[in-house]
Amino acid sequence: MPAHVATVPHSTPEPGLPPAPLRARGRPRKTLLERDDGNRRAALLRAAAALFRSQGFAATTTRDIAAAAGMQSGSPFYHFKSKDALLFAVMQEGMHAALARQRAALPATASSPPQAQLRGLVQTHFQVLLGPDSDFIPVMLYEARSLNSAQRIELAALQSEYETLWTPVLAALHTSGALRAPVGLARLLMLGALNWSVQWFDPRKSATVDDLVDAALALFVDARATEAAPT
Amino acid sequence: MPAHVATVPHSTPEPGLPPAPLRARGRPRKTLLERDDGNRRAALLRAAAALFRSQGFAATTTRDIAAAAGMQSGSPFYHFKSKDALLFAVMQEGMHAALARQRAALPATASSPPQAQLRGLVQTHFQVLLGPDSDFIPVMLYEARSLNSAQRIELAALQSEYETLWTPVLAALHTSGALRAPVGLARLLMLGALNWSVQWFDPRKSATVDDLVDAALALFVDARATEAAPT
DNA sequence: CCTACCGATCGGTAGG
DNA sequence: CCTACCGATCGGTAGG
Repeated sequence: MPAHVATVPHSTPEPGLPPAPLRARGRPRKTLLERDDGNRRAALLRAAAALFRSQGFAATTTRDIAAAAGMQSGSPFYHFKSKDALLFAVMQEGMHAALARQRAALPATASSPPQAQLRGLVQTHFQVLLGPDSDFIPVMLYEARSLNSAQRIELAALQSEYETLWTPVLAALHTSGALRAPVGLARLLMLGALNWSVQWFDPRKSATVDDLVDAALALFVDARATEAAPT
Repeated sequence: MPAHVATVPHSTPEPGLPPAPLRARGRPRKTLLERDDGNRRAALLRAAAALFRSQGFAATTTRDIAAAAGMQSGSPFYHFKSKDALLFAVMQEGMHAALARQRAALPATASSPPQAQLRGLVQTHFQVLLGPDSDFIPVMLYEARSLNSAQRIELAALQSEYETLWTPVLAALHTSGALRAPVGLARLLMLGALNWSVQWFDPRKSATVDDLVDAALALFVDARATEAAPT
C-alpha cells in the first residue's frame, strides 16, 4: 500500500462546478451536493463514532453505519473512500475538537498557579471524554491499531500537540515539589488514569465529573507543596 | 441465545475412558486425546492471546489462530466450541494467572507498612501486564465488549476478587493521610494509570518496569505522611 | 445518493 | 485433528 494518507475531503468534492443557472441570481443556489454534503458527512461521522465506540471498528459494518445515518448500504462510499478513511476522519475530528476545547479553556487559568492550570486541563479532558458528543476521542484511544502507518503518524502529530499543553504545567508542579514523579512518566500515568475512565464512568451512578476532577487532583498533586508560593 | 456460559473444558473431554490395554501396565499410558489435548489447547490459547492483542478479537480469524498453532482451519473447533469461547478462555486464563501471582507475592509484604504493600501490588501488576506471557490480561482489558453478558458476569467476579486485594491497602493509606483521594475513585484512577501502560510501554526504550513502579508510587502516595507511623 | 451486484472471506460443521 | 464444504456476510464498485 502506498504511503499516502487517506485524505478526507472537507468540501468541494467537485473540482470544477458549472456556472450557476440564471434563475439562481437572487440567492446563490447551491447544487444538491453542496447543499447536503456537510450534513450527510457529519451524520456519517457521528454514526460511525457511536458504533465504532460501542462495537469496535472491525465488528462494525459499513451497512450498520449507513443505516444509522439513514442511507443505503453503498452510500457511505460516496463520502469516504473506504471504511478506513471513515475511522481516520472520526479520530481526526476527535483530536481537533479536544485541542480546540483545551485551547479555548486555557486563557481562564493562564495567570493562575500551576495547580489551578492542571485542574483546568483535567476538567476539560474529562468533559471531552465523558460529556456530550464524547464518542470520537474514545474511538481514537481504543482503535488506533486499525490505522495504517501513515494515518498513525498524522494522528501522532496531533497527540503530540495535545501533550504539549500539559508539559509546562507538570514541569512547574514538579519544580515546586507538588508533583514528585518525573514529568514524562507522570504525564503518561496521569493521562492513562483519565483515559481509563471511559471504561467505568457511569453518569447514572454516584460520582459526577466534578467528583472525578477533585479525586484526580487529590491523587496526583500535593496541595501542601504549593501553599508557600502564591502570586 | 440461551444464558448458559460457554464452559471451557479443562481436561477429560471424554466422560468415560475405556480400560487401559494390558501392554500399558508398566507406565500408565494416556490416550491420544489425553496426551496431546493439554498441549494443543495451550498452544491455541497462547496464539489467540497474541493475535487478539495485536489485531483485536473481531479482526482476528480462527484461521489465523489455527495457523499460528500449527493446525488446519477447522481444528480450533475441536478444542473450543466457538471463537467466543476461545476469547473467554484467554481472559479467564489471564485473570487466574494475575490473581495467583498477586497472592503468591502478598506474604512477602504482609507485615510491612501499607506503602510497601502498595509497592508490591503495583510491581506485580506491572509484571503481569508488561512481562513475559503478557498478552492475556491486555486482551481482557481491551476486548471485554466482545463477550456475551453471561461471560461478562463471570469475569466481573474475578475482577472483583482482584480489586479486593487492593482495597484494604488503599484504605490504610487513606487513613494515614498518604492517599488523599477517596478510596474507590483512587483505586479506579490508579488501576487506569497502570493498565494504560500497555499502550505506551516499550521495553526497548529508557524506562524499566522498576522505573514505572517508582514513578507510580511517587505520583500516588505522599511519602511524608507515613514517616510518622513506623510500628 | 440509490440499485444491483461481485469476489473474497469467515465461522462453523459433517464425517472420518 | 484433517478434509471438504456450506451459508452468510462484508467492503467496495458500476452506472445512473
